[in-house]
Amino acid sequence: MVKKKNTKGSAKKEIIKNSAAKLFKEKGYSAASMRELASSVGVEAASLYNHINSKSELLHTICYNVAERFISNIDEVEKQEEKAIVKLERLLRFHISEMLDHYEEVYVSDREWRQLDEPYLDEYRELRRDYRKRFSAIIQLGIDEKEFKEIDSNTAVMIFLNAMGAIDQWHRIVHKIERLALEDNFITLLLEGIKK
Amino acid sequence: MVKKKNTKGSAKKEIIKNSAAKLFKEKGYSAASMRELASSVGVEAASLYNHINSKSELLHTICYNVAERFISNIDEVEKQEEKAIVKLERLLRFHISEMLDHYEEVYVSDREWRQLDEPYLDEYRELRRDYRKRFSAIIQLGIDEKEFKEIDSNTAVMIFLNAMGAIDQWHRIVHKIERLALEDNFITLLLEGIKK
DNA sequence: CCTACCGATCGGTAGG
DNA sequence: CCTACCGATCGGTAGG
Repeated sequence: MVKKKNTKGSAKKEIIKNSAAKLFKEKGYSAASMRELASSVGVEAASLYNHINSKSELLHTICYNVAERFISNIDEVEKQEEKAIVKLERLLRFHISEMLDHYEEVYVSDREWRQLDEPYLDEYRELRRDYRKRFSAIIQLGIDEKEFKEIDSNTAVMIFLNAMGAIDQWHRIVHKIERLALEDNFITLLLEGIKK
Repeated sequence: MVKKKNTKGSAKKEIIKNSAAKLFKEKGYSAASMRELASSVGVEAASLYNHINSKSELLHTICYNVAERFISNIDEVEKQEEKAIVKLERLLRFHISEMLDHYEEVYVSDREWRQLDEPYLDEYRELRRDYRKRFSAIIQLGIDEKEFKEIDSNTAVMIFLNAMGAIDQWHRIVHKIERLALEDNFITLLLEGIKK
């Protein structure tokens, strides 16, 4: 009895979280109302609060879930003894597959994190900065080892990270090109540009 | 007397528009309130309406001003009889200089245009689609002429356009690198990747 | 899970 | 340009 209740409860929570990601993606966090979210889930607004605590908690969950996956991936990449080009390719391929598999969440975390409340806003800003720094260090390594051109590593990181947003359109045009072909287009365009 | 009033009036309007762009950029259009905007301009909220008609009009003005400049630039680029690589470089350099010279406006137009009201929302979506199509045609030309690698031209456009958002950081870190160096970093990374 | 409702805040107007 | 105020809508709660 208790078990059944819990299972049912967290399944509903999952549905709410996914609907929220979709809604926040389409309208933006601030413009999306809890009443819209409720109606997309099929209940009244008040009923949402049996499963979640607040609107801001939903955004928090989305943003931190995404951050956790990216951080644990770069942890692994750093550990491996590989050339910079291999590390860079792993970072990019991971990012692409995250965009393909958790599209709405990654999109929302990237564009709506500024709507987080303090102290999470500051903390999240720090997490992002930290990720960029570590990404930048990998590129700098490639420059020092003469694998890469002598570009500004911070600029390169930002170009790479922003370019990932391009996967947005892939979803909109309903998979006109294959997933693997898409990935290869990205790798070609972005990796060939940095190679010496 | 009339002339003075008009001059003064539109100067104030300009101040409001610029403050709005900055505010919309920092908090997002929906999360930004007219009371905040008023206080950043130094008046009460009600006083704003002596110079503007509505909040949505501000967003509309910002978005359409930017669109107009981008469209008239691609008009010119298309007219010129040049190789695809030259055309592409012009598109990118124009985009970079727009990001540097009209930072907040371009940023807002790119990330907040979804908050436009109908019928402008639909129209703006169409303008963006049209720009991407024309951009894509230029890249396809380069592929057909064997100047570029055989990548998917639509994907390439999205990568280029999204990559431009990277200039965001340049403003935040207060010009750690020179404007020209920044531009060259972009061109190197993005153009070298597509060249055959 | 719903009905009923709360205080706060929103964009915007009236009137001076 | 301000004070005073509007109806609408927001996130969220009480109580069943």
